[in-house]
Amino acid sequence: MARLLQEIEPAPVACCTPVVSPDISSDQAQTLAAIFKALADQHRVRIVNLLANAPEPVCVCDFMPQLGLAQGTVSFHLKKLLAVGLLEREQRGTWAYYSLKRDALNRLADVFTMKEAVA
Amino acid sequence: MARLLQEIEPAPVACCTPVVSPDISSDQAQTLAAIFKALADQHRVRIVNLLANAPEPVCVCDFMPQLGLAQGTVSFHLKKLLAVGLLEREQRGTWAYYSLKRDALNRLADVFTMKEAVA
DNA sequence: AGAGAAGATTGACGTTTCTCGATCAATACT
DNA sequence: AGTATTGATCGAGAAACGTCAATCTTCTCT
Repeated sequence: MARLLQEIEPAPVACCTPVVSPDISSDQAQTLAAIFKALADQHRVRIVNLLANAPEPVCVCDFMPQLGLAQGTVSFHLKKLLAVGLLEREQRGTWAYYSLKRDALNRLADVFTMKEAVA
Repeated sequence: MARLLQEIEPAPVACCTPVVSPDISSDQAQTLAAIFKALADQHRVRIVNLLANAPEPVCVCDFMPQLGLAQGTVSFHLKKLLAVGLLEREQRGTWAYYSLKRDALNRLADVFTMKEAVA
């Protein structure tokens, strides 16, 4: 379980050493904290939720009315989620579409899963 | 607790891919964000990790050397985790012992659990 | 009652975060 | 070329956060 952190890219990617794995290092704690920090805002939680329910990538212009935030602020939040590898960005002409990285989310669920044996 | 991820539903497609309707409310988003906020710090992640591996409740005095923080700061962090229901506090004489609320962690894991729909 | 010890709380200070309006870069359409 | 339009970035101000030293508060033991 603790090896999940080692196999990630040099770039920040969502995932993770389980919070329940034995003796995580300061670095690992920091990586995990960074991911939680990205989720530690009500607007970003809603973004993730909206994307989770969306069958396809969502355009930035759709987030603004949903969240009631200025365009620059929406970009700010999307960037935070992107930075930790929770989201994916795709450019289509003038528009930017964002989608959830489902596997990152799944690995995040494992972070909280308690296991007795680590084989 | 609010379920973050729901089953994927087909949504009408317009100019910019409208977002689906079954969102979580602002209140629910705020509640979730508060929990993530409690975990959005490397020291608090380590506290949870240490508690997850401890067979018994842990004394405050044990956290200080582990985290390398002043006593007041440790209390500050423990209070944050306590406030969102992740920890439990038990007074034993002069000492205060903290332990993890395992069920709270398990429910947190469910927040990320994806019910995959057939695309 | 008085002395000690553990831990919670307070006050102060520097850092980070969120927000908006404004600007900039890139793409699309006349 | 010229003009919109989308979205990223910048600058600034307000609020929230993390930290420590100092100060309670509570409990224990003489």
